[in-house]
Amino acid sequence: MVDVRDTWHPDPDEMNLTEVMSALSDPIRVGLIRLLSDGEERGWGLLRAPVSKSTLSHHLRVLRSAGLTRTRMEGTRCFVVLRRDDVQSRFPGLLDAVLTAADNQSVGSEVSLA
Amino acid sequence: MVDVRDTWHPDPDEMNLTEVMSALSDPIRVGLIRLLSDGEERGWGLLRAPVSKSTLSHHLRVLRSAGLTRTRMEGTRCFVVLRRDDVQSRFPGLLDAVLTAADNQSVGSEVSLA
DNA sequence: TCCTTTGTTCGATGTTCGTAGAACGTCAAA
DNA sequence: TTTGACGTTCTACGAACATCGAACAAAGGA
Repeated sequence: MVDVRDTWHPDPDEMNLTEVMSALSDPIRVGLIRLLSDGEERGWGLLRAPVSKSTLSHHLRVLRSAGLTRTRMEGTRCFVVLRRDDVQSRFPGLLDAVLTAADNQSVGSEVSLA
Repeated sequence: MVDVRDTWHPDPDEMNLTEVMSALSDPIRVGLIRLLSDGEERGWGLLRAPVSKSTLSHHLRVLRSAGLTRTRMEGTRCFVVLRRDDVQSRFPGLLDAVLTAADNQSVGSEVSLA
């Protein structure tokens, strides 16, 4: 059984403002975006968040289906990267503003690496 | 009986990113912000949204307690204004980015004036 | 061929949210 | 004083959400 959600990513034109804002309304998801803000691709195994495996999977799906991240499979492992340029082209300035504000307020600091 | 929620507005330092993002995750609230984006103070009676009176009151309270708008009473009438400078000082670039994106996508166009 | 690792999916649960209607308080006008 | 306009609050309800554990699927190793 093929699940569309596994591989689908929205094009920049398909990204929805309300969905993106909603995706960025959760501290854990903001923390994940902050970790990825340097543009590096990261394996899920490196992501440390105070939630269960299934909840983390859920949050990463929300980010992906909003268009904020891109997920790539390699064997049984997943790698995720921030779609910074795509988001910038669709919503100029939005991601930078959120990242700046999140840094200032330490939003999502419960999420870490390694 | 005094209700704190009637008059309380957060200082810029008290504004919370997650709360602001959440407040801007609803199309009707984004529409209200768009209407107020010219900086003019507007009476509630001028706001036209496809929701009931109580629901509109709820949305305006969410915007107010997030710090996005300021509400002033005058007799039995209410006036609301966008706190553009306060939001800009706390979250530089955020409001502009959201307004630009909302205009491009016509988010909240179901809200109108008069 | 098993077993481990990795991530998804499926209930289940408790919470929050958007919504509406009814009741209330307040102020102004008739 | 009575009536009407205006906005808030209370209550209720369904939908959506965050969370978890368990079951599942796929890919490599032992």
